[in-house]
Amino acid sequence: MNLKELSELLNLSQTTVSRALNGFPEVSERTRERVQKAAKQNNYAPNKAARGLATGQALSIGHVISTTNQNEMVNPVFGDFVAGVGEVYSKHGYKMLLSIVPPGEDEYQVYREFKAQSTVDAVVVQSPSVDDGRIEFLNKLGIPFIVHGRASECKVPYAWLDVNNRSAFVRATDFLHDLGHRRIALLNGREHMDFAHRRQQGYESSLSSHGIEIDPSIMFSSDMTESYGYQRTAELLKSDNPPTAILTASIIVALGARRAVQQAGLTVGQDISIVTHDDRLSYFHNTADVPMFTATKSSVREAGQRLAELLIQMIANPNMEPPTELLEVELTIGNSTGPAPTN
Amino acid sequence: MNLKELSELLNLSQTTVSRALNGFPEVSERTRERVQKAAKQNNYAPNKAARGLATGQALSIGHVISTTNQNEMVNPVFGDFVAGVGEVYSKHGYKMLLSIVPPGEDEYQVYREFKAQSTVDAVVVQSPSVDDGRIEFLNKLGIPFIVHGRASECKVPYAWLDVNNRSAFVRATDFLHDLGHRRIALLNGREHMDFAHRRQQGYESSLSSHGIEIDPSIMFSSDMTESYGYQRTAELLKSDNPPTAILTASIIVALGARRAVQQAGLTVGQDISIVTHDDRLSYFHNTADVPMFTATKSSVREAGQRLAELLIQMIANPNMEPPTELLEVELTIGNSTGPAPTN
DNA sequence: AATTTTTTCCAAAGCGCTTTGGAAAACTCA
DNA sequence: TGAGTTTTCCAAAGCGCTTTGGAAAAAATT
Repeated sequence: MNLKELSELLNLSQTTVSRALNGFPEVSERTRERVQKAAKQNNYAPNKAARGLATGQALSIGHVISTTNQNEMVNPVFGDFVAGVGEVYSKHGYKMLLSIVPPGEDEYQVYREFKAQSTVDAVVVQSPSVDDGRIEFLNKLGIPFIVHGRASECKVPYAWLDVNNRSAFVRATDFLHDLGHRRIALLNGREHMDFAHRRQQGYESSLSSHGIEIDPSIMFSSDMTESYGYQRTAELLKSDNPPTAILTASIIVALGARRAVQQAGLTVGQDISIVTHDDRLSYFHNTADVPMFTATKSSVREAGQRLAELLIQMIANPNMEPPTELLEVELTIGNSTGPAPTN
Repeated sequence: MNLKELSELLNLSQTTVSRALNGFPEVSERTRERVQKAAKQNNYAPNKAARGLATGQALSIGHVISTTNQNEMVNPVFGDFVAGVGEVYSKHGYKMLLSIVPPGEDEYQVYREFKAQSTVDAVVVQSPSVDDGRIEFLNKLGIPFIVHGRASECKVPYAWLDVNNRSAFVRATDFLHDLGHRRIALLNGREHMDFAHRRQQGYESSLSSHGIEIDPSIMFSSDMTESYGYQRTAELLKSDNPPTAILTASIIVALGARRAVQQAGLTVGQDISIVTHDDRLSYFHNTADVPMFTATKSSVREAGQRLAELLIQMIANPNMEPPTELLEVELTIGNSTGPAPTN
């Protein structure tokens, strides 16, 4: 069923039917209702390509995922983020267009194609690095975009939505300090990732403000896998001057850390305290009566929802200032922390 | 830059340029090269909507994700699966169109819209349940599709790619039996999920073949979260007749189980053995020299790649028989299993 | 050189929609 | 009642591409 057929069926012109469906005021309420009813009955919906061609809008938003620059790894946060974003897209009639960049191929080429083919109306930039080149590139290319996170070294204005990673890790470190911990290890994400950079700043800033010297030998950065958490923690525990507390960048890393602690015959929350950042992944509710981990919490799914709303506003209103939004975390106390052991 | 402009620039007709780019034989090699070069230089690529309108192809494949029927949870496997699928799509010029169904809305309506708007050329069905209604629905609707997994109760032919979950769990259970375990608990996925159903069959079939009675009180099914693994295991260990081995449906559940075991002061691989299924998620390499878990392994990413290839064949060849493919797992021995304790 | 065959190219139609510029019909109001 | 206003509707152009049917140019054959 296409417009022509539907309009013939209704004995109306295509124009009138189109206007009726798109909510134009020049059509009487009676006709509109008649049209809408017929459309529903016949399962009519405008052909996406034709509509896109006519309006110049793609009604799609692009997400480009490259795994080449992170050891082929898919960010475990990805699923929940996408779920949040996608819900909002649906409500506004947008489709999400996911492009996976095969290993060895060029992410920028995907954007160029997006532009040339006008496949998308806008783009979401995920996992920005400290000096992410995509921001400048997309600005030049002229595709509207919003960044999930920020790029510290980028000085031009751009739209972003981020968690306050710095303050989160200041608070987490302060909290451990208040419990008497003086030697606190950091298991961070990869160092060129902007979020990791900011978390490290927060960690260092807290330590400094308490007059504790920063010790690079207990600070690590890597892809956030379970085995990373396990191995670094195991090494730390065997070292001459082991930490009494560990700060990890994700629940998955924290699990690895916990495994190492338990394997060493120690108890998490007594011998060793762990604080982690928690993205509230849906398959990982850290929300028992007393949660497993003390954590800086921030729902990546809700972040996705909010980010999508901002982006859709930007599309509707191309001349607006690039919106920015900083989300604060909750620091919630769980079973993984306790006073520093006295010995 | 559009076709018209490019053809004027080259002093050729639009037809010739289009044919040159699309590899038709009626154009001389010299002209073709000239055209291709100019296209590259001017960053020309055919407008997706226009091309789609003219050819009737969307060059997109739809993935519909509904979280309503699984407690708002995003399958942790999702990211890696999508990465595998997406790589192959890219190589063939297809885009992946992701539609998240907001809670409370109807998944089927999304498919109807896909059809009416012809937004996609085909669809991937994920996480099928035992009696999944989508198969019949899509058949009637007339959208080509392939299922990741199977629906046991569905008798009509349809395209699918699945892991041999039954044999995987037969082998895992046999293996534990060989080690002397006679009381083996099962922490399965949600029971109406087809993969869980088949795994249970495998588990039961192995037990029966060894003359062991099936005990529903040590068989569980639920969303595969860490806390599920933890809680059930903790309960089991406290029970009158605790198992000596546990079979879990995912690494995440296995981690929860391990946590409970360790918390009870027991040792995994000695007091309690754990075998898990392992989807080889990228943030969870269970691949140390001796892996953390004994596991039935099967890369969900590779499954995605293969599935995408099958689907693209189906699109190119609409009258082919629905392809089906069954992948076998590897059973790899890790640190989490050992002989049943004798007492 | 004249004819046929092959190669190379093009004009124009059509995909299904939105939207412009107007016309017809229905209402006002003096 | 007739001029002006508003409401309701339509014909046709255009979005950028592919593709059909056919013509011109070049090459091969008689």
